[in-house]
Amino acid sequence: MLQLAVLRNNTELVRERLAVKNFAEISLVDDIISLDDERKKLTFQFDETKAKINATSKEIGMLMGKGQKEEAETKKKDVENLKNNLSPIQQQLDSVEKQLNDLLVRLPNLPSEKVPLGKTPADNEMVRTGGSKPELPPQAVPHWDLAKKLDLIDFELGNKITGSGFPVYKNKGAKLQRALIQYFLDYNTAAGYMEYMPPHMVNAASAYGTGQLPDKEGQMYHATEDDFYLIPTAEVPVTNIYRDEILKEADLPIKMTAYTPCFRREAGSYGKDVRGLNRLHQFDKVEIVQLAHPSKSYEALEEMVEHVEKLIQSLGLPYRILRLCGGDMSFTSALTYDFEVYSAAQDKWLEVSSVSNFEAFQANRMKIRFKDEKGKPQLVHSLNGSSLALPRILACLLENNQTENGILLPPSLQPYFGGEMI
RNA sequence: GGUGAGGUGGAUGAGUGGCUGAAAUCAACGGUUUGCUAAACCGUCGUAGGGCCUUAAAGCUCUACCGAGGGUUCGAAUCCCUCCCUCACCGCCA
Repeated sequence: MLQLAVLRNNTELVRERLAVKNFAEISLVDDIISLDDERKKLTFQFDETKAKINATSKEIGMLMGKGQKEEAETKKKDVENLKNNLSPIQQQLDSVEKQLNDLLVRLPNLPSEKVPLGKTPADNEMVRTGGSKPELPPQAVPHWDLAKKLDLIDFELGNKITGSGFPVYKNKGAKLQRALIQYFLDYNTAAGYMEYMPPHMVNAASAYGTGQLPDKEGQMYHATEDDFYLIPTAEVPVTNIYRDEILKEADLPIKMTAYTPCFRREAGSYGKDVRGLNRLHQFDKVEIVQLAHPSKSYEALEEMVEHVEKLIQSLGLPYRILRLCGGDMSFTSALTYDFEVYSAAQDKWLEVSSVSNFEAFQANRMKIRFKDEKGKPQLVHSLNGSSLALPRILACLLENNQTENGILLPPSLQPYFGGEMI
């Protein structure tokens, strides 16, 4: 959530930046500011009245102590009157604060200066590409055929047990998943990320903190009996580790990594895009999260991009890095880089990582702060990225490395998998 | 799931109606001193939102917050209700 102070002090800038995100309700900014004016006015009235009540109550106490009962009774009348004045103010104040908050959570994060203009994925900016597309043998097939042929994944079995989008990995397919997770985690921890195994369900406060709530309930599975949400990404539980904490400046940056399954309802997806591993309701992902000093968060973002890039390179996959345009960014992000790998048999680019700086947007919701050199609490910046999401990596590994004798794994993975070929 | 005991500032922990936004100890931070990464002493030490003042910072002042939300009362950390959580024992169980 954006900070009120930012809205008030840089109103024009906020409007201009929201336009870059193609945000339709820019008039909300003015509504919010006038509600905040209202809030200040009512707060003043409330505090003044309450101060009088408090002072008078204290006098009553002293009068009672001295046995001056009648004077105390008079004062009680005074308090009663003041309280009658107070209650409408309080009601208005509560109502204004609620309205203010309801509007404030509807404003998306401001895109950074670097965000390209645009509305659709076609407007994303290509940052760079790497690797080279493989020469596939003539009989090459897409990963869903390979998975079947090599008995690695059973999609139909997942349908039976749960439903579509819940594949069953088996045999060497299951082992490869485990190898990838292990490899990714080792790679991340070697770069200073502390490993966590967080809960796979979160409460509403956590989902709110990272921006999944309100308004995006429908994208998460919800265990209604206990009001828990299945996590759509490890970002949610991991970033919330530091919710409501005040850190020391020297503690920054905090770097965390976690493997979790991710659960996404993804209503409205269909057709070829959801074939095989392209889009699932449950998938595995290793995430990296950083809490950074505001002045260093863009350095951290670049560092994370490089980190992920090297990981993809180590898998030998052709990739490209995109800087998302205003219209394609998430609600909470200030700057996002998407990583796509080339799926040779499908002749398609598949998103495997999204690395974002949220600046203070999430931290403001979660109240993650640090004390600066003056001892004043300040919001941290939060960042995260996939390092990496498994299914599409797996799809590319299978498709791009298929040979007549099976799948030749990249050398980086061989020790984790315990073999060269599948 | 049952029964019982609890939830107070970074930690421990006192506080059962006004003198408590909160003792004390520890930790942390700043400093003094002792010829050394120890000890002693002094000081600082919750968060948020208003108002005054200021270019700003600082300062002064008010309000709210003692798990969350309601209630009783002139006055609530303290009494009552609901919920959440923790601990102990029992039950169930990988």
